[in-house]
Amino acid sequence: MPAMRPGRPRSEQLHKAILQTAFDLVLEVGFREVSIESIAAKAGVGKTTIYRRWPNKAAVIMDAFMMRVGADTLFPRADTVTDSIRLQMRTMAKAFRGRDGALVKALLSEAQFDAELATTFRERWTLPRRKMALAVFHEAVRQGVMRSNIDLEATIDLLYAPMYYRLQMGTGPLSDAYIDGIFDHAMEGLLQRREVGHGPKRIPGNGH
Amino acid sequence: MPAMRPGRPRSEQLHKAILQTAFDLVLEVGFREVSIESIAAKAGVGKTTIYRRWPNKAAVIMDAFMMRVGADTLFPRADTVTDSIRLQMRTMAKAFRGRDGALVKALLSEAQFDAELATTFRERWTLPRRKMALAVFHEAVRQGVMRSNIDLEATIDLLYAPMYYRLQMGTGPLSDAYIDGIFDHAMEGLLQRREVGHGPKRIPGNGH
DNA sequence: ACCTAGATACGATACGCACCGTATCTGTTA
DNA sequence: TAACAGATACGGTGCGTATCGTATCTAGGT
Repeated sequence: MPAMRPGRPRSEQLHKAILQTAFDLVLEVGFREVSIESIAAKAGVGKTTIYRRWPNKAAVIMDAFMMRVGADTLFPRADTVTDSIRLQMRTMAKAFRGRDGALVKALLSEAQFDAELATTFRERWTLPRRKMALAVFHEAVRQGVMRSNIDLEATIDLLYAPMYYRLQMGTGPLSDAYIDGIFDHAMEGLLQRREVGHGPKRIPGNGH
Repeated sequence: MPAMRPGRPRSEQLHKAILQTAFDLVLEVGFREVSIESIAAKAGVGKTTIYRRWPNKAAVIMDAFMMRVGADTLFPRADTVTDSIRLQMRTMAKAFRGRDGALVKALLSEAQFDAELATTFRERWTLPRRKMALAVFHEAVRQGVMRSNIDLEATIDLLYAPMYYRLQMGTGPLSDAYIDGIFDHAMEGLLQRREVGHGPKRIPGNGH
């Protein structure tokens, strides 16, 4: 029910064109160099049309980002819970190595100077992914694979913070080998002492 | 040997005044709101004097930051290597909770848009601290407290990345309890299996 | 000892530039 | 009729550079 307000409706086509242009422009010249005016010029629309829909450039690019990658990098499920976690970490690392990583990096950094963007980023990117991870971790605890007396929020941080760290710090590559190392180091402490033998394991169809 | 070049020498007094003003201004109004012109005005110097010494605002603030906190948050030594690590993590977390954290957050974020600042930040902040941590970890391995077949670079990430993560994401407080949790979770995997009983331990003079 | 020449620092001011976010105008589309 | 659309103009801010006159240093001649 689009409520049918009076007057000329906003063009959905222009909406998409603006977001698409914004997305391309960020990857082409970088976040800082993009301006509302440059998006308007390249998309062939007036500045007014953009300002009617978004308050500033960060909001446009955040929307453009979510349109493209929002549905991606969801939590893939493997045969076991630990494999699911490892697979998801690799999937996210792969995304971080590509174009999505550049956008996450830019948006997260810009969010430090823009409280509203920070909230949007947290609610639309960070928290949904944490929630999915939490569900899998709960299942791992329920199955007795992971210890039950651990703080799952801190556990998420332990596994995923290193990815954001390398994404920003440039202290080393976000390779699968690195991700596996983080996973293994963390798991050796998180797994039940009875459950041993969780060395680096190949996931079928996800070859190194 | 200051080499005594011809011409009027630069005023060391003005140098300090500019950095001090920049530091104060960032904490007062925020990184984004600070401009070279506002620093010049508040410090009572000409813009020229600043541009002669630094290429942009980020470089000024980076220098101001290092002047104030460069020597702090070094690696304090406790009785045992593990206590040293835990103590250092708490010290850093404490710094991150205060004014230094605000500056680290701003500089790290700004560095994502400024390659030169990124290099400076890595070489003057990140790498020196990683190097100190590495030395302690090596000692821990030598003493047989930590396993010898682990990637120490990844180990640093595992312990310290969560601090930067919470600093930026705002998913929770950087409390000592949180830090202890990260430490304990990581250590339970890193410690030799024979060496047990490393629960949250009180460090004298660093009360909860 | 005194003076000059060259080099650099300093504050002040002005400049062109880019982009911001808003307002105003004329037309367009339900 | 009412809101959307593009175009254009506007004042504002900060950028980074250039220029100007003055101040402060070294080097070198007299």
